[in-house]
Amino acid sequence: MSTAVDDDLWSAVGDPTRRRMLDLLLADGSGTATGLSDRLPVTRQAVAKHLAVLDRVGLVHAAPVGREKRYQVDQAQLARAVAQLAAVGDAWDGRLRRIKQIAEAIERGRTGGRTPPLSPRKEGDSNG
Amino acid sequence: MSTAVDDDLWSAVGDPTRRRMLDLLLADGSGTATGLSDRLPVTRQAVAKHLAVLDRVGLVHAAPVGREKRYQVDQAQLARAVAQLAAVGDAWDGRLRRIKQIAEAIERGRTGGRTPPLSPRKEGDSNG
DNA sequence: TCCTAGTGCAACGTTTGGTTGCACATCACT
DNA sequence: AGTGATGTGCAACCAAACGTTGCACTAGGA
Repeated sequence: MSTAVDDDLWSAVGDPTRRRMLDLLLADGSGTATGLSDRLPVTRQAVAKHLAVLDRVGLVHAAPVGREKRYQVDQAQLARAVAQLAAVGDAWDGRLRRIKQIAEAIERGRTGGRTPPLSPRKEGDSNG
Repeated sequence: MSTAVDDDLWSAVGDPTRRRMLDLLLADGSGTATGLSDRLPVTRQAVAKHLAVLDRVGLVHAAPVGREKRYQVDQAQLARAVAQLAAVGDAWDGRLRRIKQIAEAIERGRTGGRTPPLSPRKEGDSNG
């Protein structure tokens, strides 16, 4: 279910500084290493390294403008990353719901003394 | 919008090995460092360190059973982590949609030659 | 008691996020 | 053109994190 590319996207997005950078780039449309470092608690070099990481996984791409190097978010790749986040979140959410349902069923069975209604399951999950 | 606790949860969940561990713990209900390392491509010590990290941020909690130390997922905290993932994903998704809408509006304005309908914006986002 | 299975701690190496320092390129101004 | 300010790039260095190996300790079973 998880590929190496997914892990690359995750680790790229897992760093808080890089998430802030993506936020800033999305808000402003584009930005440079120096411009971003102005609004981040790290130096320009750190930002440049993060931009290199983001560029390597395709989340941003650079365009030289005069002496500047303007970076811009790659919408398609970021959408892919968002899909990964949603996929993992949904998977865990489904597991948690199943656990909760089972716990509630046991609780009902203990207090009510009758057969726990485990039938209304809409999660098509065959466990792991 | 992002707190230090959020960053802790993110970095805990950002590691691919820890994500696999959470998957396994959710699937099996509980597990030990040795048992998990059997199904992971890392040594028991690495798993133990990861379990310590997850324990520190409250995503799992341990219970000594005989000579074993069984770990179990903390549902509430994992739900919180899932909420964080969903929040970031939603935020980015919203930004991407707005960008797409603007691009489409410009495209319509160029080809159709009439006023681009930018009014139906339901994203209450004031930029920044 | 002795052996096995599970855990914990310590040392070590590698990668990563961050810093400082310096050199190079480009724009603006006189 | 010359000069200074602004923006980048590269290299060295430091600290934390992920992973490994090795050894010591503890609890269950023969």
